[in-house]
Amino acid sequence: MKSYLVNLFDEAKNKLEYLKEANINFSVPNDTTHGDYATNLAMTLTKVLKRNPREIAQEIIDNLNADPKVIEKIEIAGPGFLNFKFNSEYVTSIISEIKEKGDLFGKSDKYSGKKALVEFVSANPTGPLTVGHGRNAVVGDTLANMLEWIGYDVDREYYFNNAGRQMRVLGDSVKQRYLELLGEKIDFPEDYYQGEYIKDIAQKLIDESGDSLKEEDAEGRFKDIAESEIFADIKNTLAQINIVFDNFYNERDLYDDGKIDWVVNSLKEKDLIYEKDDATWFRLSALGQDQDKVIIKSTGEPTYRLPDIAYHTTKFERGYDMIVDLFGSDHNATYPDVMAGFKALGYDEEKVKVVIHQFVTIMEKGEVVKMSTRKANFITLDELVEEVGADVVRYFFNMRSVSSHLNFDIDLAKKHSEENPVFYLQYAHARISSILKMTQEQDLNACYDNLKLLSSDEEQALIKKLYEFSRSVLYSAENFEIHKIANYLEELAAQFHKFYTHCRIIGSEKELAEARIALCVAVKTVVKNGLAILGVSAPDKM
RNA sequence: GCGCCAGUAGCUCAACUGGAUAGAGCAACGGCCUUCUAAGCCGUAGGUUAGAGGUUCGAGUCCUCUCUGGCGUACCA
Repeated sequence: MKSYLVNLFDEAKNKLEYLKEANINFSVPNDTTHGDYATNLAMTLTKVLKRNPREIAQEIIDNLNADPKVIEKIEIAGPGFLNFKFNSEYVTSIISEIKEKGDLFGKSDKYSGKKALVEFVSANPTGPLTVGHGRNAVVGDTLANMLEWIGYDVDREYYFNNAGRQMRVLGDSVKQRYLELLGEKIDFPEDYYQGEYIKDIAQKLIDESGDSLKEEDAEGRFKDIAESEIFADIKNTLAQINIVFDNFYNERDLYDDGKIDWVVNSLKEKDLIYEKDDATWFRLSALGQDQDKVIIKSTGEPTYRLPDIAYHTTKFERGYDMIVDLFGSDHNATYPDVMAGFKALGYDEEKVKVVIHQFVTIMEKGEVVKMSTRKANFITLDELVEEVGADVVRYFFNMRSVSSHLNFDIDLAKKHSEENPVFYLQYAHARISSILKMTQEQDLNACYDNLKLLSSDEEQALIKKLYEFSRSVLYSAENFEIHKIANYLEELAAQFHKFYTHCRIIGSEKELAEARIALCVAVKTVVKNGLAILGVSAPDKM
């Protein structure tokens, strides 16, 4: 419908000179009595033309060559809106289109041929994923899905660091627990990893190797085994919520292949590096920032900035057209440094899209739960999935704008999980599946020849909702606003439930019944496709 | 102090990117199944969009200031 309007106005540009310069927007009015689409065009032209908006509106109408079979009427309303009411028979044509495209309906080839990298989760292997990581994981995977739907060839990447202080502490934490389980008296430091999972790993070592590891270096065997165990656990958790990475990028590779040295030398050549207090500093003040920052500590170890800059240069060199970095708001001060780094090295920062999601606040028994991996008072993603299920977890994180803080009330999620809106969507899908099965038994099948019979308010409203899907996917993907898909699906499901309450199938005239079945098939397809983007299952039974 | 994000119904959140009477779910109350899924539908009630200015035909949306909350502001990541 919208593209018809766009073409209509393109034609009119030949007659009305001022339309060529105008920015023409169409929107769906909240109030259905205002028609199917509306434009504020005449109002925006008031200033340019210095004329009455309603007068301009009339002139535009006089110059639109609309086919009455497509557009039933055009009205001027309020201060100067142009309202378009489409012919109901024309509106139904989308049902056939959805039938033809099936699982592909809603996809776009706008960005086909382009490669995108989405980096997310990227938690170091020091412990199980928490609920906080869960938001990052789900949002990242859904973003990747959406980019695929608009044509991108997407790689999902997990960046990690298995060296440095954190990992040394991890290795020694396991070793201490190992010795403790063997009966030795130990003094477990407060700043070591306190979680039960450390003891589990130690126990596993005893089961496999007895006490033969007593003399092993904490940074050797203990660290390695801890890393591999924890990574296996992380991958398992991710798999449970349908997330599979294409690539795990180890920070160490950046040292092994000389990337780190190359970055240091290149920055040095540009006089962006200097030594002070035994440390190496990055001259960010020369790049428009307030102060310089350390990139190599006096101990000789780099800060996160250096490897992160090096890592990003590999992203460019691997040929991605768009590079998406997703992280929590606790990192919001770090990316400008990294950005400045690769920009100084001559890479195009426009390709990098930084998406920051706000924190998840965990509420339990009416209180905010403060969490830290180190202190082990966190709630793991695993536990959450076990409690409420993968679909609820995915939907919960997908239904909110990334820039909003998210309150996750554990008790509510556990107790009232059946009241979660995800069930509302899944129910719509299951309901249609059931209807189709039942009607088939009555020898009624979808028929696309008499769609014009779908003329009631409920039917027309539902069909028009179907038009918004493709646009919603495109908008969500281009703007990284994942929650729009969930919002759209809720509206679609509501419209469907409304339709179904008013419009019976069995008992209606055969032509009408079969047209309604065709509509049900179309709705089912769109709900299923939408849930697929969100990574939520579309059950046939509930 | 400074930077980023937010503040909309009792609670959790929407609002088509500046449009027409600000909408859903939960919670409350009242209706609707002898036939296709009632995990549903319909109705009632609930609002000075944190506050004050400004921009314009028009502001929840943009600008300025104030207040409140979250996250940062490291030789942690």
